[in-house]
Amino acid sequence: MSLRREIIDVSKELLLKEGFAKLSMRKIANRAGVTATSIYLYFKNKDELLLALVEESIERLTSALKGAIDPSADPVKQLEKLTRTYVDYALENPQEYEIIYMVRPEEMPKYPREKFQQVRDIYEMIASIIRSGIEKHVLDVDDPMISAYTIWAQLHGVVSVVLSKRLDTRIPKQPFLDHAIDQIIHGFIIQRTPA
Amino acid sequence: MSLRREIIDVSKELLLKEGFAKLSMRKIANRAGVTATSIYLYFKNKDELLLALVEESIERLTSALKGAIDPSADPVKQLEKLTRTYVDYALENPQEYEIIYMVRPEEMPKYPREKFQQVRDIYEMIASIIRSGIEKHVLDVDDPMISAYTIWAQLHGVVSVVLSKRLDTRIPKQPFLDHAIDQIIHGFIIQRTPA
Amino acid sequence: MSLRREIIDVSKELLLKEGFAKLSMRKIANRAGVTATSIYLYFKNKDELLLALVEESIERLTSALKGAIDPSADPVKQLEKLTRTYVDYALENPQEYEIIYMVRPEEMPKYPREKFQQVRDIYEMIASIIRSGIEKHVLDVDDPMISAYTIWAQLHGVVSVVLSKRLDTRIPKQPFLDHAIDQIIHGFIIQRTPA
Amino acid sequence: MSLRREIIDVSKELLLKEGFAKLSMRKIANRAGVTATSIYLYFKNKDELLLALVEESIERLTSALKGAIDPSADPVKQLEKLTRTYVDYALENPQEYEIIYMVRPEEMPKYPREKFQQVRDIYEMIASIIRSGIEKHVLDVDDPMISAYTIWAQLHGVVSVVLSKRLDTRIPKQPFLDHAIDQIIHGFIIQRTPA
DNA sequence: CATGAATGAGTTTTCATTCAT
DNA sequence: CATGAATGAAAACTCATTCAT
Repeated sequence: MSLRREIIDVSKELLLKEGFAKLSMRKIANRAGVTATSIYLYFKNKDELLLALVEESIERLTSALKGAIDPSADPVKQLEKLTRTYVDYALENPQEYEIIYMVRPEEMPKYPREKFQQVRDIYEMIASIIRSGIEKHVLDVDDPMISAYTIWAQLHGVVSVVLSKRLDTRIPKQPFLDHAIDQIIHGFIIQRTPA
Repeated sequence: MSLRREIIDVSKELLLKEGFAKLSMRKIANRAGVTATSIYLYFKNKDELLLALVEESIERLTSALKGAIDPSADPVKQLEKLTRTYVDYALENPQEYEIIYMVRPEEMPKYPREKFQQVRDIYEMIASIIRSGIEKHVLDVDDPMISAYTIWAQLHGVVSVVLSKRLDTRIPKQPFLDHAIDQIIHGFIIQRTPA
Repeated sequence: MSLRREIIDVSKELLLKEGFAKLSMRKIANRAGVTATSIYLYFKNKDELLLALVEESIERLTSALKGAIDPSADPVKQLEKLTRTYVDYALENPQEYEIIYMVRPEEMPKYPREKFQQVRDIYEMIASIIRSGIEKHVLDVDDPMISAYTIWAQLHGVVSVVLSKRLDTRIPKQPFLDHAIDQIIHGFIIQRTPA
Repeated sequence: MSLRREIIDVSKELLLKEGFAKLSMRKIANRAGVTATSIYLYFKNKDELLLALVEESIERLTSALKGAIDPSADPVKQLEKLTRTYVDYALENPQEYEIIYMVRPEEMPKYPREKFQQVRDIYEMIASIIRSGIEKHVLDVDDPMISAYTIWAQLHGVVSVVLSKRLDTRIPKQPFLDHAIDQIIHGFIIQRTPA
């Protein structure tokens, strides 16, 4: 495996395990079995490395979602599938998912704003499914973009509550997730389905 | 104003503006017009200061919510009111709200676990409204706790997407919020209202 | 008890338990139940406090020794008694004894050199016993001062090895002490006794 | 010279001159002409540096002593030689000698206990000479270990009194040393020589 | 007699980064 | 492609001390 890959993987691992504050170039280097200096052969500086992490994580999430869509299927089924995939991917790849939101724009003022908005692809996918549902008259929505954004925001809320380990211990994870997804997606569909 | 207050306020301000990683005792002290040493007269160490911030922020959010509840009102109205208050408070006091979730348990292993779970009060409030709705036969829900938790998670998702400045610039904030709240609360109510 | 007394006692205790490096005004104050500021009402600064500790400790050791001497007794018996008392006192009051040697002149350049030489009293006592032994023709010594100094140095070596906890665990303390004292004092007497 | 060497040497120098309490990483670095950070390239932290100092000092003393022993020689002569060497080495290398005893176990709780007991080698050497004297019937001793330990403790007393600059100015150093060594070693030998 | 509030200088340590090789 | 040596800046924290009360 290339050293660049190794550095990225190790960084993600450390970022998730010890948090943003404790992620240091030296620790990454140690874990990767190289000198800290070597990181600079592949990344201009720490910010660029972080940017690469975020970019890759967003990219992986979106491609996981893209792979889950079958454009020929029923839009409602597509939405269900996409939602499930979103939650499953996030919970199966917590390091990838958390990294996307861990690095806040405020802390990285040098970052090109657009990089942070690659997330757009995600709700664009939701939006286009909704639009195709409208076309096929199985959905009735005023503003597909706002609806898509809403669904995404709700999904993010549910997922992040679980990942942040703030899930109340008295509440069983799986039933909560099932219930929440049902609430989000069917709540949306039922309401928006033409009578 | 007492120096203790000043330190807390300045810290919240800096925490929101520059993020967790760049919050340093010296910067806080400078901004408060005192020596870094003086902070230690009021807080044992940085962790205790951060803990104080989180505690106060949680406390303020919950008391804002408590103040918004009228137990004699219709449970459905209560839910609507609480939801609105939640979102309004979060958007009007972004520093208070973000601080609650900014400090991750992983990064603060010394924090008493319970402190992080004071957030429970929030969805306990939602749950008890739901329970009273069940008693009054205006709501029909299997598990009030899971339902409350779901509503809270969705609210958090919506709010945090706005606050994290990841809101797509093409999407107007207020309509999005209206739509999202409507989706969350009415989606829940309609579905759960006895026929 | 006066606060001055309390401060001195607490300081000695801390000095022995945690060592010179960790002795701080605040810790002393805490342990004494007062503010650090209060110490300055009784001692000009930390150096003066340390000086007071050393002075008092030397004073107590010398007066313990003085109390053990019976000038009318046989000089040899006096030497035996004095030696025993020295070792016993040091082992029974380790904090007092160690403090005398813990504060090195190099670390306290401001100290009046003479303060450190109050220890002289100790071997002056030994010397005068030796001198009376010479007068009474029970001892035969070239230079009573050098002999006294030698005895004192040897005693200090034995005592400090025990107190510094560097005594080999395989060696039983009491037999070692008995043997050492015997070696020092009888070795001296036998050799120096006129034939 | 390597920087590691330089750091150790400078540290010993400063430790002896200003004492344990005033030894700081920055001062060491300044004196060595580097940044404080550089010290951490060679020593994990301050404790490890101090440990290295103690270790090296013990090692040098013991090897000086080992070099002075001629196993084929008469045990009594060996003892005389060893004693002389001990005192000479200590007085010629005061920084090396003092460092061995300057760091108290209490102040360095993290130190491996064994490190402090490398000093054992010293009196083991004395003990084995005594044992060979017993075998050759030129010495008669109950417990060679206790005897060795006693001799060592006395030597340490004499040396440390001189090095601590508490030697009375009225007492000439060399005569005192000669007298003390004579007292220690011949006092022992005469008493313990079979009739 | 004692304190509470504050400070300035200092401590050890960690970090991102550079540069010559 | 990779390193070893080094640095300057900054971090959290501690300390002795002062001063007004």
